[in-house]
Amino acid sequence: MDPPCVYIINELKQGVELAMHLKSILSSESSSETKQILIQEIISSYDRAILMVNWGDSGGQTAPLALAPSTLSQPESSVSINETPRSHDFDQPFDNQQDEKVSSKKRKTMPTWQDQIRISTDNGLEGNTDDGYGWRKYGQKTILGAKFPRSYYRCTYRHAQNCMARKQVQRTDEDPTVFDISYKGQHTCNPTTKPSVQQPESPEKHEVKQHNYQRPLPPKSGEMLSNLKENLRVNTSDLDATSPCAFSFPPASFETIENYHDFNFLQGSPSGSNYFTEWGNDFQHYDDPNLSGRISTTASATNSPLAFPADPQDFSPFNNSGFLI
DNA sequence: TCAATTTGACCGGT
DNA sequence: ACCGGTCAAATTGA
Repeated sequence: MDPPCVYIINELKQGVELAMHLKSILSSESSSETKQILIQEIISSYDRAILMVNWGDSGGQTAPLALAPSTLSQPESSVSINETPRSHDFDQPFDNQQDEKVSSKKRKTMPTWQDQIRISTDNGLEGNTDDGYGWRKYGQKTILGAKFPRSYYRCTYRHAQNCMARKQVQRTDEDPTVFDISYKGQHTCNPTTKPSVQQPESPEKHEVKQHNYQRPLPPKSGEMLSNLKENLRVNTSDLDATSPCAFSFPPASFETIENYHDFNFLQGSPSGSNYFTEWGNDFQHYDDPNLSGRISTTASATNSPLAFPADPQDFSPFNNSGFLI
């Protein structure tokens, strides 16, 4: 991160200002349109900053797209980035390679998860944790000390496209409607090759996303929003600010920006306006009950190998990042 | 019939 | 030996 340092700072500052402006507006009586515009600008601003950081830092790494979906921001709290205990996996782009080599059921090393987010849904369905990617469940385990079992998912296109992205979902003990989701690996599946199916991660949920589900690809910002309609509240916490491209989120909806510490990034084209409808006021309220929910993500991804695509276009959909300001 | 989920077994790290 | 993560056969569903 060198060249664009100044620009990055400017973008971030702008984001902060916009967020603050939005904050004041949220409490006032402004049109939802105005709010949406502000939100979009904030998102765009942060996205640009992220891109800059990324480019400056990884110099056009060809890494696949981002991965971990997560968008988040904690509504009335602050966003922080930190490193999760489990992020050590720097074997880079893919810790997966191991998996491939060792075809049978063996693991050379314990998987380390890169990003962790917390999503809370109103209806408590795991389905609402969908992040827009196609996931296939491959296991479930009871975890010592945890009330609820942990579910393991891999990319639906793992075999078809050799995409080794994985994630695990676990309902929290404290609040059954809240899920801790950890991601590992990057999605390398090619959006252009439409796989036959795009599965939601879990059966239940998916009536919800059907409408905007035409993709096997990383969700585009708009889609993401749709996908996350259900998740209204996003909390990002513990994101490591020290690492520039710490992590990328798939675009999603975000909620209130209580202060500039709280924010979510949404990438670019938010076509969907509904997503923000109740934004900032009543997160849990949606037209479609099934979609309502809130996401509180605790993203911790620092140091993660997550790299952004060299091509801004590829980059788009999912990159949202949280920084500790 | 095919794809996704379930679930017990297996593997490797601690 | 225990535990978390993954595999893969069996089951389920569209």
